[in-house]
Amino acid sequence: MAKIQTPQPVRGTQDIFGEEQERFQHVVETFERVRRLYAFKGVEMPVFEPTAVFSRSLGETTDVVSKEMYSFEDRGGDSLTLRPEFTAGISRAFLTNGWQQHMPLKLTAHGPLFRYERPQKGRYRQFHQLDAEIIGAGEATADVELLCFADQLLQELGIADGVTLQLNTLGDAESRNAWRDALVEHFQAHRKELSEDSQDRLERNPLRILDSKERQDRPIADAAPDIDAYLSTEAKEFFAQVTEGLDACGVAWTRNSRLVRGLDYYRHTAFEFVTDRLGAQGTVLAGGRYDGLIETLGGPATPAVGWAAGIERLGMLLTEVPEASLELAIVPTGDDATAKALSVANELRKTGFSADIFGSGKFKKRMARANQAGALAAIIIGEDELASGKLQFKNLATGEQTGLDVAEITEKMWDLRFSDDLDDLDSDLLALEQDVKFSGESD
RNA sequence: GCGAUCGUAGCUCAGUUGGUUAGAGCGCCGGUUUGUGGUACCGGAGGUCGGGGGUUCAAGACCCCUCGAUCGCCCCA
Repeated sequence: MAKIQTPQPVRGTQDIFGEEQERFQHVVETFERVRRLYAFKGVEMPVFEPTAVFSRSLGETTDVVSKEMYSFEDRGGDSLTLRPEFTAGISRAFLTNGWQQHMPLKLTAHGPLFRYERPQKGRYRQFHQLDAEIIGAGEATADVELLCFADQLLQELGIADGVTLQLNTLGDAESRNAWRDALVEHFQAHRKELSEDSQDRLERNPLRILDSKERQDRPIADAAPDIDAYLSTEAKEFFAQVTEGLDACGVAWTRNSRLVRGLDYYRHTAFEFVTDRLGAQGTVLAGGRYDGLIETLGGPATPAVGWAAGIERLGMLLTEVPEASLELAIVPTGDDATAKALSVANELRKTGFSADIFGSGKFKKRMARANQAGALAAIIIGEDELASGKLQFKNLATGEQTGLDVAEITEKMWDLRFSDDLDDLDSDLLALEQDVKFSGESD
């Protein structure tokens, strides 16, 4: 029989396993914990939507829509698209489910997104994002709350160092249009000096010339007018409220007047948390206000703000990855003991302890693996233990070993776990004391 | 979509100007040690050299195509 060629994974997809998966999981779990602190509700969304959901809201001419979407016709002849982002789908859900009644609605989502792009470090065709949105809140406090959430998330992930929040305003629709006209005029005057890419951008998305990396574009982009001169008093006031709010909450930010957003629906606040540790994919979390979007989907004028963050990118930045922990390693030897191991494991698991059975390889190997799994203790079961009913319970940290029955083991494990928690509490207290001392000194 | 670099064992890599049977370390399995984590020593399994075509007496090395990875551009989280 001819050997069958194993199918290869699709380009730009990942099989996330081992430490990578721990990183991924830790990012998601931290996000889930922090979003509850900010009273955001979770939402599960479909992975595909009618193509119009994205083409309408992102803008037909954007690269995402014109060349990066996974669109296909289903068997009923409808054009569907694997979601390239969360915001448009959430906005659609907001309208089709009548979620207006819950406004202002604070939502989070996370999961896979799809874009047909050239894969690179931190860039995949199926990638994963965290997403947070506030729909139906036109006040600057919503922007501030969202940014505090983002800031705290990065803090708790331990990656806030080396990440800076860059902030800009695109003004309201009027301001933005006036600024845009001024920019077009400016760039038109220097058209010949611009790079080929930027001449093209001048037609499609003139704002994008501002953050061009092309060296020859820089002088022209740097000399371009800032939005500030074109801001209406309302827009100016709005931005001031955002920055004041951030200062009041102790969120560090820097103004980047060249920061623009790629998608058409953004208004007012635009922001990016940027690191220099990921090469060309330095943006780790980004978003802004999109007051115009819901209307483009046929809904009533509804203000909204949101952000998204790449889970893979956040995962790559983690310096401390929590280890997978196992509490009990059950090491049987002999057929009877192997059969017994399952029921012992079950009993312990039902009491709430994590347990795994190390039943293959020679005995020494089993112990080594139990140790490698990071188990707190090993339970050794052999002929003698089956006869006496007293299992060998070995504390893998101290090496001490005693014969105990299952009830005694659970008791012992509660103690072990409790003393672990106490240690954690101790170090927390210690850190707290130091904080207090420091703030005392600085006064 | 464009440019550049790279694909050799599960992983990280070596392999001279083309020349017999393609190597190392780590990992895996076994032994020294019939039931105790480490170390050391010994042994073993594992590769159609990403795939296809070509040049040559001879290709892992050279040429072409293709697939994939990486780094930029573009775009974007």
